[in-house]
Amino acid sequence: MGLPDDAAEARAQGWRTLAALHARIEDELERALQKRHGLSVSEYGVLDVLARQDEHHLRMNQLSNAVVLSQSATTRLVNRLEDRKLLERYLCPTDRRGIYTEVTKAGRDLLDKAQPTHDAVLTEALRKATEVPELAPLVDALDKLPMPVS
Amino acid sequence: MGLPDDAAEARAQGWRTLAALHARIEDELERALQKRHGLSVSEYGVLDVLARQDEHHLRMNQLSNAVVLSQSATTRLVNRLEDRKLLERYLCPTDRRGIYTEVTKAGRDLLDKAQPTHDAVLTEALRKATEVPELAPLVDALDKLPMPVS
DNA sequence: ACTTTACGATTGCATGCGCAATCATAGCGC
DNA sequence: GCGCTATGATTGCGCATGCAATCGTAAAGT
Repeated sequence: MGLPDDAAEARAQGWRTLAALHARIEDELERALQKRHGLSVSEYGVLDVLARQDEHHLRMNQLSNAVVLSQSATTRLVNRLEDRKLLERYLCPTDRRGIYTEVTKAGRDLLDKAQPTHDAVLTEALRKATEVPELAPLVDALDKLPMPVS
Repeated sequence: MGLPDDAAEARAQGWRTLAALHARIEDELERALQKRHGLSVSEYGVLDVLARQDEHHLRMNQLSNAVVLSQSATTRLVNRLEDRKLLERYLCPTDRRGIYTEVTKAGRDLLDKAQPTHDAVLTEALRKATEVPELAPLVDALDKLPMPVS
């Protein structure tokens, strides 16, 4: 029967597997999005998450939480996208500390073109992963994930 | 019944969930390892993968593949660890293009101290993740992963 | 043996990131 | 109304990363 160390080792092993899978797929997405649409994964993530909001806007804070980046990285990420006219900033009317970001028409158009690329690369990468025995269960779990609550 | 778009959207949703989970946990690991042992996640990964080899050494090439980093990043990562005397380089005797890396005693000792931290943080992070409904199945899948073939 | 090609690792360079400090606005206590 | 603290966002700075070019070694073709 397993000592606690065995359980820890099994978890660590699983984590290494997941981390490696994630890194490889993200690499592929990065290259494909960069090459075909001039977007990094982070930039795509911002446009995607903003477009999926009911109100189509988010505060910097919420945005950095959604893309899992630091506040400073988010500021600069938004700067780059704003410079490219893919999104716009505007002050929150009720709290002038807050700043909303919202995708522009151009941003929406670019996202619409990039989304098929993203999905195709992802689908293919996951399909390939399924062929590796120790990755298959992880990929299967992905498909069965429930939708987020909110 | 789902159009292809629905399937793609479901996959993308699952991927966002996985990517976010991965990013948050890696952040936690990074902070804990950095604070308590002066190691980044990448540095920990190198020591860990090297120590787990039967021969205790790996070529730069294999190493960059194992930690999923570019060759140049791996070179510099190994430089940093070598400067800190945590590992050593030596030429492959049969092919002088190849360079082996091997953990030193000091590297082994540091790894032994860092491993409990890594495992504890990981275990706690996964436990917390289990409490979030849409993450639970993913974490469950992790525990059930088969060991890698080699 | 000589050239050509391939492979493994390193270096120059530009860039995106996190941390800590800072600025601006809001809200609270008095 | 006036400080004091809290919150949201930005900026200065150092650093790790990827890409492309390069160097050194090996192997193959002739």
